[in-house]
Amino acid sequence: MATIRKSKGRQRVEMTKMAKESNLQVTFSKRRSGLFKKASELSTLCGAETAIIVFSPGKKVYSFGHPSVESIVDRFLTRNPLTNAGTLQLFEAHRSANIRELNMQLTQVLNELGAEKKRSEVLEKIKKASQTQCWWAAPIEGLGFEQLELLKVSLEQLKANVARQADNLMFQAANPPDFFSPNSIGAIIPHDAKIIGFDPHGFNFGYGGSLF
Amino acid sequence: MATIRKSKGRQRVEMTKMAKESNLQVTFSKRRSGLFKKASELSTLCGAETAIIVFSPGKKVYSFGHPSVESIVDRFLTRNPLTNAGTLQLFEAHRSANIRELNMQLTQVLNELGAEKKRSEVLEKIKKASQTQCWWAAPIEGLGFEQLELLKVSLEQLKANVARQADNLMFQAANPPDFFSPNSIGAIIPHDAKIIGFDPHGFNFGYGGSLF
DNA sequence: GACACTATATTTAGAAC
DNA sequence: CGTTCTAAATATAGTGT
Repeated sequence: MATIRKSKGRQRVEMTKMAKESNLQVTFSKRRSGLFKKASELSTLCGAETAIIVFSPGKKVYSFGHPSVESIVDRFLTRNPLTNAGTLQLFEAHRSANIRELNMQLTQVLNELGAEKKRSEVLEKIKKASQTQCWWAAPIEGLGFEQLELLKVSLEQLKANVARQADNLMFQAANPPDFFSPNSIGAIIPHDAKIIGFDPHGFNFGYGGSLF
Repeated sequence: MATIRKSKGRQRVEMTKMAKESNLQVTFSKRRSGLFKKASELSTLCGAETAIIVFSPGKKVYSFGHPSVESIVDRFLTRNPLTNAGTLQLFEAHRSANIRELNMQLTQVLNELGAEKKRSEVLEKIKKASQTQCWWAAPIEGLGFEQLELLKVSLEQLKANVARQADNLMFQAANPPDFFSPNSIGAIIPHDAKIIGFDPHGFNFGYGGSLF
């Protein structure tokens, strides 16, 4: 048998900055998601509150937070007597509060968006499959193996997505790259400025239905 | 020799809050250090900047940061290091229009998101039904491909909308008003660069002794 | 360029120190 | 609390789709 060694398996890697940019990118992506998963598990298993902020070498920002990055960061900063004094400091503090508020909302919204986007991708796959053939209208025996596989994968992804969200709406997913750039622009809110369209009740957004 | 079972080895654990306090505590300790190690590796391997803040169930705080928690958090909260009160006024004045715009867009996105939420509830029900029956034989059909298509289109619009907003804001970020030069970014750091307990390993284990 | 796979490298649950 | 040990569970490097 010409045994084809499909994989050399996981290889040990030097703990120094990776040379190849291509490898670095994929490794960054993999490890980042692994890191967030670990954080998520730490939170659920131990009831800890965890926040992670990562700036990629490309300066994109990714974050994870349970229950939210903002609340944890806020608490962290509060516990740290920042060396400061003066009116400017007070002003900055007030401004920071606004920034945090906006950031929190943006974070929430964009996390929701990310989830919806993923869901739409799943739907896209289903749709694609259905375009090829109306498998869903035909008896299961008529399904090609390929379609069954696709269906299975789609269902698994859908299930995973829904489960993750329904499980705990507070859990943060990675922010889409670039998403925080806007903050630096719009984050400064004049005192009279208000975020419009939000639910006065507080945490939930004001688009009528509940998040879940 | 009867039974000297040295170890049952690692056991699978339910992903829910651990019941036994004793186990929870040791697990927290182990996983926290594992998490920090992962973060450290991500930083060195990929040249990323990473910050982690963890509050134990006992409210003690632990943190990791490379190069420092503070610098990363600061960058997360407000990307553009604001300078002095004088420019702040002008800055805010010129930005208020953008803020209004941002708020409008945010509101719109939220509304669309809300609509998607409701639609996704339908999918949720379908998924649920699938757990017990051959959903592919009827429910999907009942929902109608038309609805799926509608959902897809809506999501695409939403996505485009957000992308447009991001692009718009990024453009503004890259092309600030003339009185606010781009290279002001990074010019002045709001607060001192105090680094909290950054040790050779890049770990900072909170401010106190005991965990709980 | 995001995912799937497979062989290893790591992590860590459980128990004892 | 942090460490150590063992064995099983995960994570993931390299590769292919």
